[in-house]
Amino acid sequence: MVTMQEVAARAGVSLATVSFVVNDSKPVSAATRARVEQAMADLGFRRNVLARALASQRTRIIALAFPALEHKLGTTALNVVTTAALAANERGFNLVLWPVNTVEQLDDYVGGGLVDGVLLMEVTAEDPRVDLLQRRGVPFVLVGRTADPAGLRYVDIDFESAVADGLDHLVGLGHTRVALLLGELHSGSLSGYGPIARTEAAYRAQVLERGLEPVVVRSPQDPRSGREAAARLLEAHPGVTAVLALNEDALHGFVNGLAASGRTLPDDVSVLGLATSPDAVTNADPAVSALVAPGPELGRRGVEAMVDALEAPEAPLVQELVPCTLHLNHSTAAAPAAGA
Amino acid sequence: MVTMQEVAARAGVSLATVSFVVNDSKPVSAATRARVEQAMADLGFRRNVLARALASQRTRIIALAFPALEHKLGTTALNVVTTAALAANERGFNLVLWPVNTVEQLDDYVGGGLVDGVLLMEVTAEDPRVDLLQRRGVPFVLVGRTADPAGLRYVDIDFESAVADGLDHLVGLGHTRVALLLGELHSGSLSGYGPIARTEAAYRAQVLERGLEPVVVRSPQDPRSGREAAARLLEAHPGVTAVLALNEDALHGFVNGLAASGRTLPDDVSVLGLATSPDAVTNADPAVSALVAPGPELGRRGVEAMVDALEAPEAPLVQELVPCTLHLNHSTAAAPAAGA
DNA sequence: TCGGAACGGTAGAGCGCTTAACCGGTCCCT
DNA sequence: AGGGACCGGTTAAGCGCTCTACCGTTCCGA
Repeated sequence: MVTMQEVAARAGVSLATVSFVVNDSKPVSAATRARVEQAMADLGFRRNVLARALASQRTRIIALAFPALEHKLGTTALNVVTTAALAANERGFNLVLWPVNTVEQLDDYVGGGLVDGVLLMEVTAEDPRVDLLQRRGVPFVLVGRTADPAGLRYVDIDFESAVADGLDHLVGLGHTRVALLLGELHSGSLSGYGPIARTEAAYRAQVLERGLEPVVVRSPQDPRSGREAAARLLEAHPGVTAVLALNEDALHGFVNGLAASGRTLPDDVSVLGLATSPDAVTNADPAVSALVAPGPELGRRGVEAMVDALEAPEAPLVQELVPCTLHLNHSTAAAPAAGA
Repeated sequence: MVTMQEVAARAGVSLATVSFVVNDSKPVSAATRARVEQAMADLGFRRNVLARALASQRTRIIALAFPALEHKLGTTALNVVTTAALAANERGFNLVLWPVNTVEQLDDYVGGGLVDGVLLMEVTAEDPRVDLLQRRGVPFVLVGRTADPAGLRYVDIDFESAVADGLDHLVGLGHTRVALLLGELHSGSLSGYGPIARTEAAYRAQVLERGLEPVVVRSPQDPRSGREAAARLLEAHPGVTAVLALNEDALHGFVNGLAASGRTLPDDVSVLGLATSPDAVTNADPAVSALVAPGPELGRRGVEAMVDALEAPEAPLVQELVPCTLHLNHSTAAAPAAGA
């Protein structure tokens, strides 16, 4: 390992001067700068990240904390992870993964002083991790939202507008009986999990606003259950002609269930995925239209909000809702004629 | 931040003694140990990871290098990432994500001295990153294999045995015309990408060994292309009654293509996925049987091999092939009677 | 002519920890 | 009784870098 000391010796300057050149932190004459840079090039110098961090009290490392195992990360979440790593690298930061489940674990990790800031994924309505980080004074950004995110930095999917877009699309096609397919709200520690709660609330409010009647079906997050949910829905509400489906994992089973019950897609029933991963549209069979979740944007914007906060403590509080994008794929169509 | 100095002062011992207690690196009398531990508890001491790393020349951080964007990470690869992070944490290491594409980039990162070792994902047949890491003397483990991995630490899917298991299963069901569906070998920088090459080689060898005739269909990695591949296969080789499909993304399209061509699954044609993600079986519609890739095992074993190498430099060279596990899901059945 | 910016550079004190070297008692063996 | 081994502990020299305080020149305006 080539140290600054060696570079300084070769360039005939002091250690400090090399540091100033490397960090551009104090003016250095062109001639000296050139000599130093030449020396660095000759020696193949690379500053030691660790020493720099120890001396400057800033590690330029960001942690991404996600609950491991509890509920396996979906494709959207994984998109967040990889894009976040990319964005961090672009900004000269490193991203470390913290698969931590408990507040105590998080506390342990934060205490080590390894990171400048934390990105929190899979945020719940009353997330104890938020309190911890505030208490410890560690800068953080939520990818998601607590029930009351006032004063917190966050980046989240705009579920409200996604529901609106979905309803616009379906109602625009003439549908008046639009149901909502949801994951179950109280599954273990995910009780109060934001996306489900927010989507349901938005749906109920907006459907009533439009003078329609809300119909909500719940289903565990797997295809078999999705299939059953379709049967249940059709039995209880045979008049439904369109469905918004937040539950990505149940989506395909649900669609098949409709087919199994003799409904054709999209002629009898339109189905629109909500905040799904891109794969749900691209790789799906049968093809499904959906409002695709902005996984990559969440990762990127989350990191950027974090870095901004770190580099300029007085930066404005980022509170950003990212919309889903509508990808049509032949699973929605005009509502069947009333008499059908 | 509470430092060891403060703990030492409160416990009435020297800094070094605290260090010995914390690391259990030198015997300390029970009484002294107790006093130190009490002091640590009182003060809420947590050792500074960075200072420790700087002083000990070991960071206890492992990098996971994966090519970003090039070819988006599939579900299996992402399983590797999350499990690796978990396994690292269990061993007291941190995992940082390096979305690096070029050797130069990797060189830059490695030069920073941030990490003790590197895990390389998406390894190609002649991977220049391997040479770099060897030149730089950085310990590393491959998740995958180069063409000639002699002398390298690696953990990879056992494609050879997966093919064997697949053929055993299908031949055991009476099939004698078993085709192989593959991704395209020369897609950009992935030329020489191991899995495809190895699977094809294993298939050709084993099929001949069993006295059968090899039939290989290639298809880009997406469902639409998979559908087309099915049509092509049936036209060129109408007698085929079973298919091994490595190309996960094309798999469902392929299955639909078979159906579209009037073949019933599994009565007319059996299809068996090869090294797919668990989702391909669990969430698929129609259901597909497959030899599921051991993503989590790869991540875990990769990290463990790395940590072992780091902690005991004389540890044996880990060269491990992890088998796929057969998950049946009604897409394979006895071969149709010869006369059919 | 002289005081004082402005400029370019250096010296050196840490950052919080690890670890080699050392030190003074005990204990035991001969 | 003398000497070595051992035990529990301390001292202090770094690890490679950042950054404040300081120092000598030059230049300029009054």
